[in-house]
Amino acid sequence: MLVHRTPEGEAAGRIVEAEAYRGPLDLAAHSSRGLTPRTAAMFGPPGYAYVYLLYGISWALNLVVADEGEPHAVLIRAIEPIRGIKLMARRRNKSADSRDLTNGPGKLTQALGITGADYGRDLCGLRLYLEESDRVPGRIGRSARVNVDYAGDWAKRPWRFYERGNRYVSVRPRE
DNA sequence: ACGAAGATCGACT
DNA sequence: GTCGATCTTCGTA
Repeated sequence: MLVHRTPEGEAAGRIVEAEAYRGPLDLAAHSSRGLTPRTAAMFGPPGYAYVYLLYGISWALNLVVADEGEPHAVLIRAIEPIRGIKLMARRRNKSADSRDLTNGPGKLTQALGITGADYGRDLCGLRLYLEESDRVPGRIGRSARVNVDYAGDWAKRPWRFYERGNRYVSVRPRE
């Protein structure tokens, strides 16, 4: 579960889709282009948020996961709304039962109220953190990552993971 | 200072 | 399925 608490209230969802980015070797990872102001958080210690603006439109959330100096991160691509669903629906201007609420990296950040202000956020703090879900997970599928064709052979690596059959998974797998 | 390229979304057909 | 929106980041000069 991914949980975000703001003055507006709490919103939380089960992570049902994620992708691994293994810089600096992985050419699909932003960190493959080196340490810049934008990618600095990825080069830092694990347990912090790497947030970036996508296409000038949407925010995307990554969890920094490897030791300091190892710029690896996990992109959260979809969640299944569990708590604060009405708040998410209001933020998204969608109905509470719409799968459009959180079925994409830019949609779930909007639903949870995550923006660039959360860059570098401590994931073990009180505001943005992970929590054990009490639900039994379904079967996990894997596939190539989405929209990283520019990365050559790295684009083919099956480093996208999702819960099979979950309606909040963003893109239907090709296989 | 300029320009190109996005780890996407939403509207539309 | 296609297509335009929108703006930060970073390489280059």
